[in-house]
Parts: sequence; C-alpha cells; structure tokens
Amino acid sequence: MSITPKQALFAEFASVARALGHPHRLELLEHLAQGERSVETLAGGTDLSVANASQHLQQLKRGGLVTTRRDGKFVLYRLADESVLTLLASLRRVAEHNLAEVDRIVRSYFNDRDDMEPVSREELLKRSRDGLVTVLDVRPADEFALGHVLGAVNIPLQELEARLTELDPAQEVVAYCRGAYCMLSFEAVAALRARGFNVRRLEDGFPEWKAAGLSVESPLGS
Amino acid sequence: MSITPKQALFAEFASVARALGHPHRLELLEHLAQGERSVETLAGGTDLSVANASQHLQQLKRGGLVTTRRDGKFVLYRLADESVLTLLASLRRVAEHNLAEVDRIVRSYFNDRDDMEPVSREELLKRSRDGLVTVLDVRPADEFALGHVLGAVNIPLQELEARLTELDPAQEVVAYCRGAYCMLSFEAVAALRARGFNVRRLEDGFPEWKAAGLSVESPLGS
DNA sequence: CTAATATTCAATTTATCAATTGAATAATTT
DNA sequence: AAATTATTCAATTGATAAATTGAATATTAG
Repeated sequence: MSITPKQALFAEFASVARALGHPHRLELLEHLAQGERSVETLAGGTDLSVANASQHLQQLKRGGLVTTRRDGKFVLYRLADESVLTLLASLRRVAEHNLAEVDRIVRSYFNDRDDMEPVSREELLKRSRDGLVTVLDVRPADEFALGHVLGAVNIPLQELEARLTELDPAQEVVAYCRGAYCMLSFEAVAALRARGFNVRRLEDGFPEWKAAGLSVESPLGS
Repeated sequence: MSITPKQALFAEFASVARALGHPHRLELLEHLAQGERSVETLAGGTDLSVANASQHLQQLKRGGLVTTRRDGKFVLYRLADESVLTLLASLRRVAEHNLAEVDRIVRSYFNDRDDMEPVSREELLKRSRDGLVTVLDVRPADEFALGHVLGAVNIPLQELEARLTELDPAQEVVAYCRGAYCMLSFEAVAALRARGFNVRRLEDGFPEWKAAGLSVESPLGS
C-alpha cells in the first residue's frame, strides 16, 4: 500500500519535531536565537566538539529550523525564521503546563516564584520609558554587541560582582538574558538581591523582545 | 560533573519534542484534537495495533501532551490542554515555512491544478450568498455546535463516506475545518474528489472566518 | 601552489527507539 | 467465581540516533 499525502506530511512534521528532540540542539537553538553564529562559536558556547556541534546543526538544518550562509571560511547558522521562536515558546509552554518535572526543577533551583515574579515586556517598556528602571543585560559582551534592548546596560554575569558600582542601588533593576530559561538572569537576580538590590527578571529574553517588535539597538547593517 | 538545572530543563523540553517526533503520534494527536478517545478507537482510526497505539499513547503521556482517565473498562485519552494545540499549530507552521518537501507535497497532492487552489474567504462569501456552493464543515459535531460559518453543512470527516448522499454532486463544495493547517479539510477534499465531486478548500478555517467578522451561527449566549 | 583554518564527511561503537508477539492486569458481565 | 473485554507490560528483533575519531573539502593567506 502506498503512502498517503497525509502520512507524508505527518512524516515531515515529525522530522521537525525530532530535530527539536535533543537537549544539545535546544541549547544550540537558544544561542542561535541571539543571532547568527559560526559552528566554532556555537561549539564553544555549548561545550560540544566542533564535529558534534556540526552534526547537530545539520540535523537542525534538515528539520528546517536553521539556515546557513558561508562567509569566507566560516559557515554561519541562523534561525530559519521567526516562526521557530514561536515554536520554541510553545514547546516551553507545554512543558511548563504539563510536565511536573519542569515545575519541580524551576521551583527547586529558582526559589519562590512569588519573589521571582518576572516582569512582562509591556511593563518593562513602560517603566523603562518613564526612567524608573535600570535594564540590565547580563549576556556576554559579544552577544550584547550584536543587538540588545534599547537603553540596556551590559554587565556580563561573570563581571557582575566586580561592577556593582555601575548600578544605582536606589533604582529597580530588571535583568534579562537569552530567554525564559536562560540561567544568566536567574543568577544575576540572586546575586543582586543578596546585595540588597531591588531586582527582577524580564519574563523572557532578547530574542522574544526583538520578535515582539520592541525597540532594540543593533550594529550597523543587521 | 553534575547536571545543571538548565540542562535538566532542556532535557525535559527535548522529551516533549521527542514525543511529537513520530508520524503515528502526530496522527494520534490529530484524532485526540477532536475529543476524548479510547485506545481501541484510536488504534482503529490510525490503523495501528492496539498494543502499538497504547505504547505510542504512553509516550505522548510521558511527554505531557495527553492525559488519561478511566471510564469503566476504557481508558480515555485526551489532549493535556489547549497549549498542545498551539504547539501543533506552531510545528505545522514551521514545517510549511521552512521545509521545501512540505510545500512540494501540498502542491502536488492538493494544489497542483487551478481548481485546487484554496478559496478565499471573500470568494466563498460571495459564492455562498449567490447559492453557488455547498459550504461543508468537516469538524466534529461538538465543535460545529459551538459555532460555524453561516449556512454550512456539518458532516464530520469520519462520517463523510457514509453521508455522501447529503451532498449535491452538481454543486461545488467548499470544505473547511479548524484552520489553515488543519488536516481534516485536506482529507475531505481528497475523499470527495475521489468520488467525483467538484470540491475545494477554504484557505483557512472557522476561527479566521469568525475573526474576520464574517457571518457565523453560534449557540445562544456566545 | 602550499599551508592554515573552518567545516563536513565517513566509519565506528554504544545506546535508544519501533513494532510485534504473547502474557498479565483491571474492570465488567454472566 | 469464571469469562469477557480493554489496556498495559515484557521480551524480542530490527532499525535509527549519539558521540567520537580521523580523514576529506573548501576557503583564505602567504
């Protein structure tokens, strides 16, 4: 018996889902959500060997989640389009709603949810315009340089302890990083709170902010 | 070295994606999108052995995509919540946008003749007013009952073969279901065309029709 | 052209998944 | 209680995926 078109379509849809179905690939996608990256950069950022990262990236490509272009001797990967971010957000939402294990991890590692109630994009935008908050980007400097929330201050998490004086203790701080589950901003909040700062997290990260069409600062030509 | 919470979360997210990563499981989810079903019913609807369907359903359950309840000797599966439908829609959207193969399949099986182009809402509205088409809603009866295109006939896809006599073979049929990526109307078109009907799909589905402010019939109070 | 760098490919081992079969469990009917 | 029905489990076989290694390609620089 032959394959029906419906089965063929489901097979294609499944291939997209399978491409998402590995922790390393999700991590690669999180990095790619920040912008275009070379294989070597991605391998470094995710602690994978270059060959392994390359293979995972090719699976993402086969699944239609990323595209590539060559720039000199580098092959640069990027998300195929915005719909990939939406898909990742949906995936997170389903996991949060329906997997007890996710809830358990978030609770046990990120403490009280009340305390950590994230700031919505809308709220941040409003309070930022009114000059009421310091927007703190805790991603590495190179990621910040490739685009960030308009008016944000960049203090990479690793430098935070050393650069506390750059933050006004009298003003609320809202920290963000790569996305809803990027650890950097969780850690920044914990560190700053321990120093007496009034600080919260943005509900998600830079890619979502950018995708929502909110104001960003980007380097020339991008 | 120990597993970071981030890695643990990505592993959970990946497990959700893996649950989606098989054509049979996507087909099961499509059936479940229509309402609660027993294992036997699902096995019948998808041409799987009961044991095989049961195992796939358990994978969906582990992935947090479905839940179960027991009713007498039946175990009834249902989608975990609405966010699963959103996730499925995102998955289809990414596949449609970024996989050439999906486009090829849709074109070659559904759109490769002029008369297989989907009908726009405006065109359907006009032809419907002029009495030129039969508007066919192929969603399950309970969904139809909650609101449908004004004047539409409801023949759920599953009953279509048995109720062909209700359709006038001399008149063009326009089928619709839940949305642009809902498979039901694709299948209805394929089935009816095989029977010699002149049939096309609406470009999207009921939610878009309603959102566009076009005439609908709804139950009291909604 | 040759050397150097970035990425991919090919081959391997290990691990996990898919489908089938027959038996086991759980609720219902007789 | 025994028989019936629906579902799940356990064990098997064949298929596919993951990570590693070393070699192969493609581009740039000298």
